[in-house]
Amino acid sequence: MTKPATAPRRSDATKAAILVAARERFAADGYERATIRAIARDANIDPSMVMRYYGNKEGLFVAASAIDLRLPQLGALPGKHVGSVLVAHFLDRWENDDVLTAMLRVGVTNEAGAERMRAVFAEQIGAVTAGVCPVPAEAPHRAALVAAQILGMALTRYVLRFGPAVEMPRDEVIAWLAPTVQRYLTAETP
Amino acid sequence: MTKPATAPRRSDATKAAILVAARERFAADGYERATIRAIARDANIDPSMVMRYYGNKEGLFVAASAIDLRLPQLGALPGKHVGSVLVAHFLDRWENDDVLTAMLRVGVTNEAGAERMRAVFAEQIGAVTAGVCPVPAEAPHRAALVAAQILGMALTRYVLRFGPAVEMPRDEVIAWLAPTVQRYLTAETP
DNA sequence: CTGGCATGTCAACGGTCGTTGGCCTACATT
DNA sequence: AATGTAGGCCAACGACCGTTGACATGCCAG
Repeated sequence: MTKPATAPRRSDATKAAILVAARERFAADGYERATIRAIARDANIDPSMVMRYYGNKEGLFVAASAIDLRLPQLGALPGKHVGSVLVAHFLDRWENDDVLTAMLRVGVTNEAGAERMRAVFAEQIGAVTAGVCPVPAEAPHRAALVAAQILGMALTRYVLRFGPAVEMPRDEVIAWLAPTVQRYLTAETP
Repeated sequence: MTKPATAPRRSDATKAAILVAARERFAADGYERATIRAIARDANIDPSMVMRYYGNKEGLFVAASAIDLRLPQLGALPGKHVGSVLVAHFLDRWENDDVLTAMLRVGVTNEAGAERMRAVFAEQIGAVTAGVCPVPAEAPHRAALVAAQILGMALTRYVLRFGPAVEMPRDEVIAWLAPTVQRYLTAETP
């Protein structure tokens, strides 16, 4: 039962190499400046291969930006530590997954990227907030506040690279942001 | 003494029109997709005029993105309201000045834009934090935290346009963010 | 009136991009 | 071994970009 339904094709490695290169380029350069030619060069293949396997540039971006935030199930955790767990989790994800930076860089100047980002955050963060915030109807609301704080730190630390935000040790970032996220999730509406 | 040293030239109106169009385009499209041709079309002139007056595209961006956050002097204000005053001020600025959105959109995919943004926030927010945070040496530190929260909200509300972040009334945004900013500015280090 | 400078238009250059179609090669099946 | 097909390369197209230089027009000083 572990065997795939279809035999692995020889081109699978090429497709995967294209995706890896695409993620790096989108993360580093954003949508416009990440050219198909550069991505193909990184993957050591011809640009026309990208078209064959992904149709066009937007199809490539869609394929390269499948995102799973891998948010933990917070329901069973001690309610008071939700903030720090979430912040720590996002720092890890951001430092180990080019896709998140790519999504952020692309979403800012590309409507399709922005739409993808809205969907990811609404679904995945929304699902978490729905489980922990006092009034379930406010979940999207709370999710937006959390997203603003998390994305703001990702922006300053990993994209814009403000000196102080980059140099701040991981523990310190968590110590400062955790109470904020905690409050956005669980506090009574002010 | 109110007269300028040089007589106003007839081209001043054109130069200004170019800047207005450039700010709108950079704010709406980011650096790459904001083409000189489109900016010139908006300003009802020939693209070569842009080159004549601003040298090249980067020169145009530099001229179009002179930023003054107009941060109030907080020293004389009641220390406890600093957070809400700052948040309210930034919401106003962001809703009434294309340059801020332009800076954000450009800074994410353009190194020169990022550098400009780092300078603006370090100088202007840093100056404010230096006046109100308990340990002056921590001012850049605190400024980075404030910037992360403010930029995160600007990103979700004005650029990515997350539904809940857009629909949240202004007062509510202030009520939620003010305590956060207040804490980043004045709390003891956690 | 006339010359010179500021203002603006027009056409084109070289370059890069996304994208396409034809051609070659190597493997798997028969 | 023959052959069909998937995988891959190459050259080119048309579009658009930033940028340039030649040329027309208006304005003002002499």
